[in-house]
Amino acid sequence: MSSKKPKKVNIKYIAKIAGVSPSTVSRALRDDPNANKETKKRILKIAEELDYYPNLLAKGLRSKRTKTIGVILNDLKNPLYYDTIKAIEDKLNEVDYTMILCDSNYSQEMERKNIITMLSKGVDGVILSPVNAKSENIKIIIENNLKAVCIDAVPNYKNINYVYVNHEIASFVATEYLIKNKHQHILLLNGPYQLSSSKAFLKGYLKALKKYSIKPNRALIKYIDLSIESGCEFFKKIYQDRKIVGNINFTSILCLSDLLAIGIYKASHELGFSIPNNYSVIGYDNIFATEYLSPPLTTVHAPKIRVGKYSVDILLEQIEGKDTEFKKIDLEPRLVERGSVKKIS
Amino acid sequence: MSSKKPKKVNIKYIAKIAGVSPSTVSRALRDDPNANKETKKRILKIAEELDYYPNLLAKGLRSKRTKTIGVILNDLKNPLYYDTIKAIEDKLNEVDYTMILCDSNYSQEMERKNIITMLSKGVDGVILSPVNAKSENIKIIIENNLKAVCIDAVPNYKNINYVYVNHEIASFVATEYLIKNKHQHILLLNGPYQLSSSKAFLKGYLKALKKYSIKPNRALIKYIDLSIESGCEFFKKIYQDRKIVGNINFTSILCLSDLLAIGIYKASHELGFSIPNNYSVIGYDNIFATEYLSPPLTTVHAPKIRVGKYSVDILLEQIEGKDTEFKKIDLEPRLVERGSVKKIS
DNA sequence: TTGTAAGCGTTATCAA
DNA sequence: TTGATAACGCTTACAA
Repeated sequence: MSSKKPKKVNIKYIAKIAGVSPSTVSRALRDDPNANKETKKRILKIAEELDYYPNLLAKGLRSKRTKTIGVILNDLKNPLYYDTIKAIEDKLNEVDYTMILCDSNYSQEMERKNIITMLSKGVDGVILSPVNAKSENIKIIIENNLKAVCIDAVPNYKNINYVYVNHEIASFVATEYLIKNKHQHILLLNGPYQLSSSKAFLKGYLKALKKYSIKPNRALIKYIDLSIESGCEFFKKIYQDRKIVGNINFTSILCLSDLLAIGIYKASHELGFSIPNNYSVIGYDNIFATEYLSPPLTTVHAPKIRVGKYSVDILLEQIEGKDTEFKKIDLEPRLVERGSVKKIS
Repeated sequence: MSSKKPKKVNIKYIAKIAGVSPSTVSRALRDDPNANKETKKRILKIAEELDYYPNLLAKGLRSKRTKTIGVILNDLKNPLYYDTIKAIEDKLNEVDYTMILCDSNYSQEMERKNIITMLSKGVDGVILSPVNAKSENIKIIIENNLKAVCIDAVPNYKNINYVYVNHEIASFVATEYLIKNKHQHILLLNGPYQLSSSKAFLKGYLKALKKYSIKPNRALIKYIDLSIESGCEFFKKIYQDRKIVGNINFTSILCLSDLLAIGIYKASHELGFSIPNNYSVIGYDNIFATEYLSPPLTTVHAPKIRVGKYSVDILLEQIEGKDTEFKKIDLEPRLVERGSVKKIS
């Protein structure tokens, strides 16, 4: 009876070649303690020779573990996430996990779809940058006992981990810095209104104004999309029509994202005004290349790499079942003084 | 006989509730033509109410299709890839595919591991930025009939698709531009020696020199790691010790990657020389933010978004079985004139 | 149009 | 220490 090589080498086939049962092969491959050392060695050698690789779908189906982590982001285009993604991938690599990467494009519906995909794919955990802190989608995660870490927002639910970079502190620090440089009228370029980050950012801004008894002005608080283009276009509009900001002579601009700050740089090139002489600009995130802009962008650094590392750490620990307590980590951003803010004398 | 809800809702359970067989449910869910419209509607409604989501592991195991694409890159840290990743993700989203993202860190061994993981996970196809065009790893892909598109290098195998941005043309165009601006001594900051891209890039550089009868000088051809730091450090060394470049008074620098170019910008800040007055710099890729540097970086634009789109298009077509012919796409980069190259008079 | 039953490649349980 | 067998949740002949 000849046993020809099947299209794909599997445990059954190895078993046949080795003259043992499939279970023995399975045990050998998994380095099960219930396995004779000699047979194990023999089987491993055969597997190697046959270029065997496991079918992880079958394995996952049976064992309920996939060694896969889902990463669901809001905006893959934002360089803010690059460092985090890289950090996640590096960590996962060390422990032989893989990453499924998704983008929700700030849409609740897509986020929902992405979460369900993760569930369907049987990932062991997810790292989620939620569209909204109150998102119903987070409930889906909790109800399905999916291990998860939220980044970028403090979720409105108790039973979930998060690693948060405190946006409120970020804008507070930035605003205070502007005030100390004698800026009284600060234009706040915030993200979209419904974004949790925007709310936190506004809070810190108002808090700082209050501390220094500066009356906030609604006309100076703007909500726009987070992109270079959006920042540039919006600023050009303001530049041309000061009514948009209630005819207030603001001297500085605080941006929720470095992308917006770069947008203002772009506008400055096109319109010919000077940063920081005409307008001081301060960003947030400290994304790639901001230090090489001219002038180098003063911004608030977000510890993006740590966000990725901690998230994976938390996830892995909980997957291993070592630690079931929910982790709430609050990371502090720090001001990076560079050249885009002018001291008013 | 009561039928209690299991931990996870599955087809069997829905079948029980609906009073039909599992196969009927399966057909309904898959929108199989062999399914009564009424029952289908009923089943869909029940599935919805029960918050059913499919087990994609089981589905994939059985049907040999996972609606998953693997993306294996060399260097997740390089911003070059993010436009491509975003484009891939967007396209995949449209057709309900998911992406597994891996980083090989320029290591053949990790690349091999990543490819085998993809095989194990049963992905329907991969997009690979190979460590090396001759990589044995590509053979693994071919032997296993894994549908694949190489990006970033023309693989040394016939039976594989690729979408290539022609690095040779890129460096040729850039070098020619420098020459036309009267630069005779051009320092080439290439990537690591074993990298296919480096080889192609060198070729174009030499070709352009030849065309204008400029004798190439080995001392002006350098191989270094692709990062801002590496570019900066290396240039600082040269600056301090001109012997490294054979004491040649080069006037311009051509970089395989914008990262290296930014490294030189960094060095210029630290050492206090001027771009382009002391040295002209030209990069490659046209990555994020290069246009906002000061001076704006003259570079060669790589159509990164198209790389992603085309790759997915090819993969999907071949997965659907519509087109089995191997696609070899050669994309032309184009020069983007900005401010980092000076015309020598 | 529907149901029965086998099977995808693993692992887990139990008995030998 | 090993093997037989069932099961994970789904799809797919085939039969009804």
